[in-house]
Amino acid sequence: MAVDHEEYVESVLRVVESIPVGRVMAYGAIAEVVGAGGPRQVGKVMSEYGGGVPWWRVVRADGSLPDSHRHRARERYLAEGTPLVRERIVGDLRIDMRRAAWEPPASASATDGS
DNA sequence: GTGCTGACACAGG
DNA sequence: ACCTGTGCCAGCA
Repeated sequence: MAVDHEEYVESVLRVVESIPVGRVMAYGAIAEVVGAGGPRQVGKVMSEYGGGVPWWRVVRADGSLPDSHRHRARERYLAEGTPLVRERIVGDLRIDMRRAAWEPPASASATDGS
C-alpha cells in the first residue's frame, strides 16, 4: 500500500517535532520510524517542508550536517546544550551520537492509522 | 526503459 | 579525518 505524499510528509514532520531539546535523529532513523521510504526521501521532505520544524535536530548518521546548515545549527546546539564532539578543527561541527541519538517511544510511531 | 539527481548510509583504502 | 564506490528509494527528463 502506498502512502500519500501529504501523509508521508505529515509523518516525517511529526517525528521531527517529537525530538526533544538537546537530542537529534538521523535521516535513516526517521525513515524507519515512519516505516516508509528511505533516508533520501526524508531528506527531500525536509528540504521542501522542513522550514516549520526543528530541522537542526535532524542530522546524518555519523553526527555531521551539510555545510549550508552546519553554521546555522551551531548556535542552536550551543543554546540547547546538544552533546557535541570536541572540535579538533575550527569551524568543524559534529554531534556526539552516542549521547544525543534519540528515538521516539513506540506509541508515537506511525504504526497506528489513527 | 534508461540515466541523473538528491538536507543519505555503509564499507574500503 | 578524508575521499571513493556501491546500495538505497522516489521523482523527473
